[in-house]
Amino acid sequence: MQDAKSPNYELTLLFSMAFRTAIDELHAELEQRGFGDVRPSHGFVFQRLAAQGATGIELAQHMGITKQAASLTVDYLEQHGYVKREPHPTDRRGKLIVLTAHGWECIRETESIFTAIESRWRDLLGEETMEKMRLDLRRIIQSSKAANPYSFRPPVW
Amino acid sequence: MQDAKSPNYELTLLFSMAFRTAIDELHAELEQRGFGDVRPSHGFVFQRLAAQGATGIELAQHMGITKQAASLTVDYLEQHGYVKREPHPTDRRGKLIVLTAHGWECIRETESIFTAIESRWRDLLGEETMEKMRLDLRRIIQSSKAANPYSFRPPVW
DNA sequence: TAAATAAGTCAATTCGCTTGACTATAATGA
DNA sequence: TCATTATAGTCAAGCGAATTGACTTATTTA
Repeated sequence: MQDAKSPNYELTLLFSMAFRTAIDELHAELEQRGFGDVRPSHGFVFQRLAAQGATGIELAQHMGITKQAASLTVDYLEQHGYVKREPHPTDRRGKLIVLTAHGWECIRETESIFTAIESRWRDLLGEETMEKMRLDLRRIIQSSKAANPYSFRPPVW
Repeated sequence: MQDAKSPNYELTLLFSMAFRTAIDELHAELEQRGFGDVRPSHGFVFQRLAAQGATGIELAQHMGITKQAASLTVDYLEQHGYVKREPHPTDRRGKLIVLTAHGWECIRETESIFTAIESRWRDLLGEETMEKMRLDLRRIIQSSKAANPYSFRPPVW
């Protein structure tokens, strides 16, 4: 083993901690603003729905889970008023899942909270450092041997 | 919504992706080296056990789960030969969970794989950038409003 | 030394997800 | 054209990793 303060995998841990720090703060704030019933993955769903909605299968692919699991998530979000299922405009097998007004509110709050978080980081590190970190992180991710290098996949544990 | 290429939460996503990239590569490599039966969280267990072992409750606290859940994890790792339960030297209620030789091997392989990953990043970005990123990330994490700022907690999703 | 606390296990349950089977609709091709 | 194949979604059963609650045994405290 190496020095406990700086083992060779510290950077990897720091990535996870930084992510979790931001997500924890986001959801603590969301709860205070009346959105205590959304999980981190739901934000990822909303992001996909924002543009023009999505079918269940598109959502499942986006989330990296089965269509059945995605459907359960949609059930939950529908029951909590964040999304609704509409008949698909061109495919009568399918349904189009779209955000409700409440869903849009949640997105706007999320945007505002993330803006606050990143602007705090910006105050701390400076604009230049933030931008460089963004680029460096992209390079790290792209350098991975993994099949699909620059698509978001949820954290594993 | 903002520009899809650079929304204000991109950095947060990048943290998660970088973490996942490294963890995926670690476990792909571990599998090739005969450690296909360990999950990401197990590495976090090993890290805690390495110093001097731990009791079930200490492990549970480290992992952020209940002692019952931790006990199940220990069952699994014991059955797969990574750890063993010994009578606690001073407390006859407790047991001391310690790494076996196989567990130590897994730690050494993990160290070696992380060293390779981070050295690849170092080739990509340079030593100076890596060190700055490390420090900047620590500052970001420490700046968090969360209760326990600089302790690792597993990713949420 | 009785009462409160702590370590660990057993049992039942929950939660988020999976696989498998199915219906309804759509696309394909001899 | 219409039989075949593929696709969207749902229902049902089950699984894995966690939870809560109840309990035994040992330790600490008042």
